[in-house]
Amino acid sequence: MPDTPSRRRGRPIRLPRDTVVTAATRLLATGGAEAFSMRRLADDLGTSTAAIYHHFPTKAALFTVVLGALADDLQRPELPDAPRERLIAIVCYLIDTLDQLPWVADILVTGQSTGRSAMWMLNEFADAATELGAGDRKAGYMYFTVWRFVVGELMSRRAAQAQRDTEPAQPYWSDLITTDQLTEFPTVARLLPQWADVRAEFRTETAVADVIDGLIASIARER
Amino acid sequence: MPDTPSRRRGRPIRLPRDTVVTAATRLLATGGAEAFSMRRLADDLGTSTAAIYHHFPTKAALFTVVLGALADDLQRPELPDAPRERLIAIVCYLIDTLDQLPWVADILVTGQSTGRSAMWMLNEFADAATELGAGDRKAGYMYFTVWRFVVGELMSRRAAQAQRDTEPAQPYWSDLITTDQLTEFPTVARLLPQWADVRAEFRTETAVADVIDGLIASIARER
DNA sequence: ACCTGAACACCGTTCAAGT
DNA sequence: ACCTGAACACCGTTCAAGT
Repeated sequence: MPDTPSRRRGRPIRLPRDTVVTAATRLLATGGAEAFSMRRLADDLGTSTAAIYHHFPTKAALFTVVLGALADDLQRPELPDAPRERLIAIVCYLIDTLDQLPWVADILVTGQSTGRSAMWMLNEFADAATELGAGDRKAGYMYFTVWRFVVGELMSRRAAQAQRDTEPAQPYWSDLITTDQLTEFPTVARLLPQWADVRAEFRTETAVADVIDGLIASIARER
Repeated sequence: MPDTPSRRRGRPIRLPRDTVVTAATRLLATGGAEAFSMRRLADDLGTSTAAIYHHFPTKAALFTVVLGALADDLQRPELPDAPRERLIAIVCYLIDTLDQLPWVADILVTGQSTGRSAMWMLNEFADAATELGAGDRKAGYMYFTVWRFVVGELMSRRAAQAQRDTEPAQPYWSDLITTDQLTEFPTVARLLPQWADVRAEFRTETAVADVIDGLIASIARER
């Protein structure tokens, strides 16, 4: 072990990679993505920004590593035995976990999946899908479909949060509609008064269950 | 009509609001959101950036107006008669339309829905849902659920595009997995070789249909 | 009221130079 | 190899001042 960081010849490394990752994790956790900057991170670390670039080629690359590190120490939850309920539980767990990390939204747009660390989720998902009669390709398709819902749910929550932060004063669009619009679209007119309520009553779990049920039904149709 | 922009007393307005909106629309269309900046827009208009701020309080506000203007001259597509097929068609149309505007993703995160202009979509959607036996609240719930899928689909496409742009050299994570991971997650190991294919074969329409079917099934369950 | 010039307070990233 | 100081090329937004 000649090159272990702790047992190293010569001048010790001033800025170990892990130190950068943990500092970045903390900075993201406390201030969110918009409070994060390479300069602020460098200040926290007491180094120059260029020193960080020695370890990571771009800010996005650093973010990816941070996300991977966080995914590594995620504990696996208890999952139900019934495959349908197991699918629902995995998806809800995924949503809730990613929702704890408000800054992941910015990474999700960039791409770069978390990869290996969250592999057990994919494994559990595919197992449950298989138990329900899905072939390998079908299981993959189901995962892709569900992933789209997950991303959409996270974005919707972020948008709702942002709207609450900006100004609670400015009302939702459903409160701003004039009467001339209502005659053109009668069904919307009927829905409009209830809109805010329905929005508030939206339960993620219910929607996940309905999406999953639609996918399960498509398994039966195919065989 | 004393204050019509064209028939106006005194010095004419140098920078009408509409000019800013059209210029911003063009700049966004050609270069995307990342090429857009208030300075570049001001350059295109031959004005100072501060002049733009005289019309719009923030960049986000300008974007919202641009999106609204684009939504206004959206033509309504031919829709199928059967309510299930109509729902699927509306959702697919919505996805394809928003996908033409690569920069909307940045707005979607910020929040601010387009509002009145796309009202006919909501109206058609709610009508079709009602025909299928959904109550008002159920129709609203269905729209919210479907919207999440739409956002997720748009984000997924953006992410895929970004990955193609960055470097076609860097492979997808499914090509990078080492053998030690495979023993721990046998189902993933089985799926992995097919992963890229399944990803490529993903059909948005199919997924939309399955999600819609799940929601339709939940209508029957409730009554 | 409408607009300009110039600034404020930031960004991500690069690079010659030091040790 | 590892790191610093200083710069490059940008941002969104504000504000005193002009007409």
